[in-house]
Amino acid sequence: MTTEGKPSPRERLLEAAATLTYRDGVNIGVEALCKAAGVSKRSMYQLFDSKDELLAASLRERAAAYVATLLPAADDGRSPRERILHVFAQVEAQAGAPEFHGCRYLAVQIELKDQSHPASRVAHQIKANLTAFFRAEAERGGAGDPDLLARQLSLVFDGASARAGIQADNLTGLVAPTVTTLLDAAGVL
Amino acid sequence: MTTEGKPSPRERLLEAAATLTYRDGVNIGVEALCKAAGVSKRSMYQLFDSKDELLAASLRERAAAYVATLLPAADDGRSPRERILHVFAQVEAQAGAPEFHGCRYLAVQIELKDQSHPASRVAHQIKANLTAFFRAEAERGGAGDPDLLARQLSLVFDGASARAGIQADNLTGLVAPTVTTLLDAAGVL
DNA sequence: TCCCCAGGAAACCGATCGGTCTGCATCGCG
DNA sequence: CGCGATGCAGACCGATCGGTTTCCTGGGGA
Repeated sequence: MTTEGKPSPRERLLEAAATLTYRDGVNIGVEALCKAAGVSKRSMYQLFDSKDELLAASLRERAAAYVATLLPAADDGRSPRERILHVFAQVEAQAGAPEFHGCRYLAVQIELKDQSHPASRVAHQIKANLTAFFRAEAERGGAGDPDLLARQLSLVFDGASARAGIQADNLTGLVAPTVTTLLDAAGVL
Repeated sequence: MTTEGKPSPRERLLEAAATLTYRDGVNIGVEALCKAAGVSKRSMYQLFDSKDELLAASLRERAAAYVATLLPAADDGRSPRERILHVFAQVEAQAGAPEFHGCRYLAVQIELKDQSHPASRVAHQIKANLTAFFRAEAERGGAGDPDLLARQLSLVFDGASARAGIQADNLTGLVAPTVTTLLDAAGVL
């Protein structure tokens, strides 16, 4: 959709920041980011106020694509139950990829500790959006306690991606039964 | 129990490493660790081969105390269901503490990325031990699929402590119902 | 009293951090 | 052709990293 003859320096920086901080952590050096993006430090500091802001922008501008891969289409005609299960099927699929290291938004918050860090705020918001999606579907699906179910699903989401990320579990045959159990208990058809 | 007239330099280093890396992350400097422990760098490098080994030893030697606070006594006469719920009650209690920042073993693995790092190996083992405890209790409790239930409980454990650690959720009224639902579905009385 | 040495303080090492700045090559445009 | 804007390469800054080494003090044994 977006006309992309060739990515701008800004886009290349955002892409490099997303890739390298995900693979190596937020302590990756500015020099490495710029080299990977093919952009000089001079240009980077004209486009962004600081490394922190670059990281925050990187997370923020990937959010749309992230939810697009994770969430079902806004109105795909499927039931809330199916739409919720779709999200977890995506997680399980992503976890199978060789370069999967868990949810990047969770990782950033854990690595930064400081929740007032701009990137941490962005990550926090994205997590809140996912919980809101779950809550909306829970309500539509007639859950007895939509708030509770949404929090449970978020908990499973983060637990699953974290454990897959640290290779404590490969999620096979784990996520779907767990989510199904919670949906059943909540009365979501 | 342990005779502790005054902690040895080694013990002070392990304690400082545990405290500071938990609060500030694994990238805390060696100098800060030594200053907090009241030990010179010279002595530290006589006691430990490297900062990485200090960190690994810190996690390893805290493991016993950690499981002691988390798990019920080996043979307390309670049912498997109660013993499992005890673990999660402990998590919820810890999450209420002001200085709680999530499970340190999960955090270390996420921060280090490299799963071959000595500290990451220690953390991995401790997580495996917790899953083994869940599996043993699941078997004792007559779970239909003890392996599945153990993985589900580990998933909830990590999800809950991670989300509490990043302040995405305060766990109130969340963990107990979730675990209860999973135990019920698995047929654990 | 003298000696010895364990161990703390801190200098030092090369590398790297986030961030700034200079130098130069390349470009569009009149 | 000349000119100014752009932007990469990389030197440079002070601070800090993990790790090593030097210096010196204080206390215990002969």
